[in-house]
Amino acid sequence: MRRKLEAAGIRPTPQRLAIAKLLFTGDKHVTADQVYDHVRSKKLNVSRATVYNTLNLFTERGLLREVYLDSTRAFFDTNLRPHFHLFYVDSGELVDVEDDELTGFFVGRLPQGVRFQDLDVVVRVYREEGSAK
Amino acid sequence: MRRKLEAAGIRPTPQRLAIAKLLFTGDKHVTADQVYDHVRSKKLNVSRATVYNTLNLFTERGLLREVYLDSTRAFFDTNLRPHFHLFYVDSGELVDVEDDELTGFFVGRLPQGVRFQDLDVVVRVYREEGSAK
DNA sequence: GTTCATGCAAAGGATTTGCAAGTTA
DNA sequence: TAACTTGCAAATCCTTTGCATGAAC
Repeated sequence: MRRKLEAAGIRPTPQRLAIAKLLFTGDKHVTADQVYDHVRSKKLNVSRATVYNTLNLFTERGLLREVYLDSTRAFFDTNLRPHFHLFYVDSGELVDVEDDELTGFFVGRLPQGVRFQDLDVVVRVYREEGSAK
Repeated sequence: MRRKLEAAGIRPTPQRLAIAKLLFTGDKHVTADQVYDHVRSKKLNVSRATVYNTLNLFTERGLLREVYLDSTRAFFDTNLRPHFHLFYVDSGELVDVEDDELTGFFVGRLPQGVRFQDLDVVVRVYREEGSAK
């Protein structure tokens, strides 16, 4: 973990390591508040300002991506591979669907002279009646 | 315009009509603030609260869709046809690209038992060097 | 010893709310 | 008249900032 931060040119302070440990264990979608609560529950002294600083720094350095799900809060996504999001409107769950054709679909539809940077897809869905979770 | 609101079960007050007139003339992407400034410039007495109330009401009744472009403000989109968004990161422009295959692409990729509700796509792009605007 | 990071509290910006007064059907 | 809308100001939520203290190289 320490290595990962150093590789990104980030000083591995205890706060950053704690946040990195939470984030970079499997794919995660988190809000700043969830991160704050988590590190607090570990009895770590971390301020909200530091949580925001850290999430923004990680994002800047390419370790995270921000996802805009709704206008009330920002989500950070640790999955950097091409994928889209399934947002279950009933349960609030957010699930990744990886797809190799995703980027190509849109790149193939860009006007002349326009370069692709990145892509956000949120598909709002719900479970059919009687469908098991 | 009056008809459109009534059809959606919305009382056509002067404030709502003014906002509707701005919105439903061609496809638009607007923020609450842009709406507020616009109606103000028309010398109409409209409060911010009413702008927000109205935009939320229109959205609820299916006359608008909210687009989440970044976490600093909400955009409202009057284009209800299947389309995705091209966001020019350099100029801040937001452009619609209509596409009949869009919905199908994602519906075909949903897991068993999951029903499609709707879809948001933002493709962040920029213009190539030397490419004319 | 600098430079960088942290924590706190205050500031900021967007949006919502409570409520009294005014409108609409 | 009864139900709904408006405007105002205050409140709320999330996020950022300023700055003094403390840690890292």
